[in-house]
Amino acid sequence: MTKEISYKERKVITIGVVSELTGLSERQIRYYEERKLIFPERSPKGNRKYSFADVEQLIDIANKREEGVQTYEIRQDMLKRKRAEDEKAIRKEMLRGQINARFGIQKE
Amino acid sequence: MTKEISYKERKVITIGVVSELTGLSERQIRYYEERKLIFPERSPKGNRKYSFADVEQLIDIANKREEGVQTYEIRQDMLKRKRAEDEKAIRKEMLRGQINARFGIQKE
DNA sequence: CGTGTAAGGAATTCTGACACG
DNA sequence: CGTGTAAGGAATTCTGACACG
Repeated sequence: MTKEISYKERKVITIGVVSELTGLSERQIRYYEERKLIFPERSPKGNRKYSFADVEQLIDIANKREEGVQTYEIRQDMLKRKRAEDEKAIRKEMLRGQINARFGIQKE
Repeated sequence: MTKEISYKERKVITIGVVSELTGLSERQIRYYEERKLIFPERSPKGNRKYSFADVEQLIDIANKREEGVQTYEIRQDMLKRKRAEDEKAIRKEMLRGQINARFGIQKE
């Protein structure tokens, strides 16, 4: 079960490029990170690095902000969605467990 | 016929990150551009921007170089492959033309 | 709360050139 | 030919802070 990271998830884009891609100011992008809406990685010397997925996330955030949604609410929605995802993953895991219990453990 | 550019093709990666990703020095990366092996775009202020496809291309180049292949030869191979691609595309186009001629022009 | 801005410093990138082999 | 490096300058990014509302 190798953890291959797709082009979409690889964190390789600098904040300047993200700013161009999203139309957001660097200030805004950094602020959304402070509000825990986005989680860039850091290069060896501390520069932020974003993925295409992050860019799309930021575009969603920008749209919500334009509608007047506050960062706090956006974060709550994100957490809610995250929880739903996690539960789905757990149900899937449990189902697999039952199948294995009845029909034996299979190599994947 | 919209020209959507995939994550793989979007030129968004700076030379420093490409250097990390490929293990090549920035000097080498710029030199391969000079030898027309790689074609980054430029940001508004002149900074090179690469795609994931470029990164993979550079890794191929690095492997060839390790085998002792010269940049000139690598370029010749690239051009040869490019020509084969183009001809394939042309044959496909001609076939479409014949189909249209017999069965009428269809909207795509 | 969300964003702009000036501040100072550190890291990045660029080009053209000299070096070596 | 392919790559390293020092050089000088311009652009990028970072953080912490003050401002406004």
